[in-house]
Amino acid sequence: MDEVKPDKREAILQATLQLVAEHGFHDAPCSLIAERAGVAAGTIYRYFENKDVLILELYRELETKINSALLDGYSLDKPFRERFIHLVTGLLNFFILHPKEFKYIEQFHNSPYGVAFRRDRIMGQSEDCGIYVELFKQGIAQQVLKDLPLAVLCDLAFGPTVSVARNHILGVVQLDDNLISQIAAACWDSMKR
Amino acid sequence: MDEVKPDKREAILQATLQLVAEHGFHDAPCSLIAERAGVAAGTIYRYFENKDVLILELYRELETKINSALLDGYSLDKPFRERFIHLVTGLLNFFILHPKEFKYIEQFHNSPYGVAFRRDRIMGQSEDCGIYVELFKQGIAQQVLKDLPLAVLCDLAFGPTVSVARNHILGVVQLDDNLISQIAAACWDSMKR
DNA sequence: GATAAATGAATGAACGTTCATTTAAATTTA
DNA sequence: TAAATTTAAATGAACGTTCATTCATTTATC
Repeated sequence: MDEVKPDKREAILQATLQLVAEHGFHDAPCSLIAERAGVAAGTIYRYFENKDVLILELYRELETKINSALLDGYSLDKPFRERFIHLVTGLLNFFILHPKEFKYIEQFHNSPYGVAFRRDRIMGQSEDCGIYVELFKQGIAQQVLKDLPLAVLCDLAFGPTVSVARNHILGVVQLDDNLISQIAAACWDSMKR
Repeated sequence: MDEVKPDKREAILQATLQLVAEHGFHDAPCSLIAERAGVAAGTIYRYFENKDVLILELYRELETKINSALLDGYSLDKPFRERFIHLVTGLLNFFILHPKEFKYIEQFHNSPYGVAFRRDRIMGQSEDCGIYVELFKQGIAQQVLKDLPLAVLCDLAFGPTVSVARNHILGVVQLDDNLISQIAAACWDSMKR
C-alpha cells in the first residue's frame, strides 16, 4: 500500500511544467503553481529551496528523461547514418509525444536560467552531449562527415529538428513517420561529405 | 543646424534594445530603460503608449532593417542556389554584425509577445516571408528542391542558420567568410533534390 | 503527545503606469 | 526686440498591483 503517496513534490513539478509550457515563465507565479498542484503556496518551499531551484530541477529531470529515451535502442555497432537517424527521429518523436516538455525546455533555454546554464555546459561540455559529440568526432575522422566544427555539426543536425518540432506543436505542419524520416534524411544530407 | 535633435524616441529604443539583449525581458524594467536612455520614466509614455507597444515597435523596426539588408543585391534573375546562398549568408552576416539585434529578436520570439505575433504571421503569411516562400515554391515546382512542406524547407534553411549565429555570438564558434559559405552550402545540400 | 507536514494570511520588494508640477519652446503682443 | 502668454515636453514621486517568500498556526502521522 505505497500507492497512495500524494507525492506533492511531483504535483508541484507537473503544475510548473504545465503552467510554464502554457504561459511562459511570466504568468506562472507560485500562487498559481500551488493552486494547480492542489497545494498551499508555502508547501512549495518544503520541497524546493526557492523558485529558481524548482525551475532548474525540473529542467534537469526533463533532460535526463530525454537522454534515456534517446539511448533506447541506440547501438554503437550500427553504421553512422543509422545512428544519426536514430537520434534525430528519437528526438522528434519525443517532442511530438511531449509537447509540454518541449515548450518548457524552449522557455528555459531562452531565459536568464538557460543562458547561465549553457555557459556552464559549454565549459565542461560532457555527460549528455557525449553521444552526439562522439558520433560526430568519429564521423569526421572517418571522412563520412564534413570537416566542420562540432558545434556547427550540432547546429546542422538539431537546428532544423528543434525548429520543425516547434512548428508541429504550433500546428504549422503535421509531422508523421514518413515526413520525420524525410527530415532526418535531409539533416544527414547537410552533414555528410 | 538640425543636427542637435536629441531624439529621445530613438534613445529609448536603443536603451531597450541593449537592456533586453543583455538581460532578457526580465531585468529590463522601464526604470532602467529610462535611466540608460537619459530620460525620465514618464517620458517613455510620451513616445509609446505602453511597454508592450514599445517592445513590439522595436521588433518591427528590426525586422524591416533585416529585410532591406537581405534584399540588397538580391536578384530574381540569378539561379536558385545562388539566390538561396545569398539569403543565408546575408542573414548570418547581419546577425554577426548586429549581435544585440539578434539577441533581441530571439528574446522576442520566445516571449508572450512573440507567440501571439507568430500566430498572426502564420494566418496571413505575407509581406516579409514572401522572398523565401516564392523562392521555395519555384524550387519545388522546378524539381530543384525536395518536395516538402514550405515550413519544413524554412526550418531546414534557417534552423541551422539561427542556431549557428547564436553559437557565434555566445563565442562557441568563430564564424568567418569561409565557414559561413560552407554552412550555407550545407543547408542547400539538405534542401536540394 | 511529540514530531513532521501543510497551511495561507502577511510582508516587503519590484514593477508598470499616472499625474500634478516644472521646464523649455513657440507664439503673440506691445 | 523684449516681454508676456500659450503650448508642448519632460519630470519623478506616488500609486496600485503582483510577485516570491516567510512564519505563526493548524493538521496529520507515528
